[in-house]
Amino acid sequence: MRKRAEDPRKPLSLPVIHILLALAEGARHGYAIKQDVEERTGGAIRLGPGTLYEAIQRLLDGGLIEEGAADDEPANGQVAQRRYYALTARGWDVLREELRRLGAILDHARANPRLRKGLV
Amino acid sequence: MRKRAEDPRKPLSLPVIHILLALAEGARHGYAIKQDVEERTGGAIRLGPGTLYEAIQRLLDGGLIEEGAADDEPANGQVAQRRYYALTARGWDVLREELRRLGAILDHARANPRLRKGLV
DNA sequence: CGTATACATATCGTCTAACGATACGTCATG
DNA sequence: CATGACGTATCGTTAGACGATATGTATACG
Repeated sequence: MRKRAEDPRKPLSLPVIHILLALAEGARHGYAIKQDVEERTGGAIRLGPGTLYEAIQRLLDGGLIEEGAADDEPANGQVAQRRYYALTARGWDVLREELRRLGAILDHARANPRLRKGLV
Repeated sequence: MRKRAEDPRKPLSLPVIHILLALAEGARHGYAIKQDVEERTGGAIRLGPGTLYEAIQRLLDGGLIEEGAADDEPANGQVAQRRYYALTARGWDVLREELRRLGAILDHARANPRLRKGLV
């Protein structure tokens, strides 16, 4: 009993959350995820190829995402050897669960006067 | 130029955020932080001694926390060999910055109808 | 009194994942 | 035809998470 495909209870890492969040907007290929995340975070999160594709592989193994067709499939024959990914039902669930966790952190932080000052 | 004490731009890990969050409520010693985090997260985040004390050491090195006296110093002579920690000014800033980042993630997620459903 | 248990800190070894470098390939531009 | 953006993949290094283990103190219990 060495391999445990995925323990749903274990919180996701920040890079993974961002990848999932990008895919929550629609099916995307790796490079598009990278651009999406960098743009959205204003460059704060910068996904290198290692982080990106290794994370994608792990997410595939864990059944949180799956390879498939693009949402906005261009009539283009073959632009390049792109691989499109989309969230699975499980992926949606896990992402929502993770966001709920982050929400709880923020709620807790906002209950602290010393922290609220800087937090809208 | 190998050692960079701390790059303020680099996002913190979840365990570290939780530790900082516990200290945002007042000075605490390691074991109290552990209990605090476990209780607050309903057991979802469980800090083992390795994670905990190694993170504390890194935070000390980075100047985000400092060793000091307890808030609620008991009149007790010496309960045990406890080490109390508190956030530094820099620690408060970094934590607020980090929470702002998490807030941005949540705002973005809430803009997605498919994600809003599960997120209050 | 002795021992079990909760409290408290510290270190070590292992393993996962982040990260940057590198590589390979396609496509458009000049 | 070379340069650079696009796109995927793998490798080596390193940081950090994690559990096991060690050590010690205070306290409850029989």
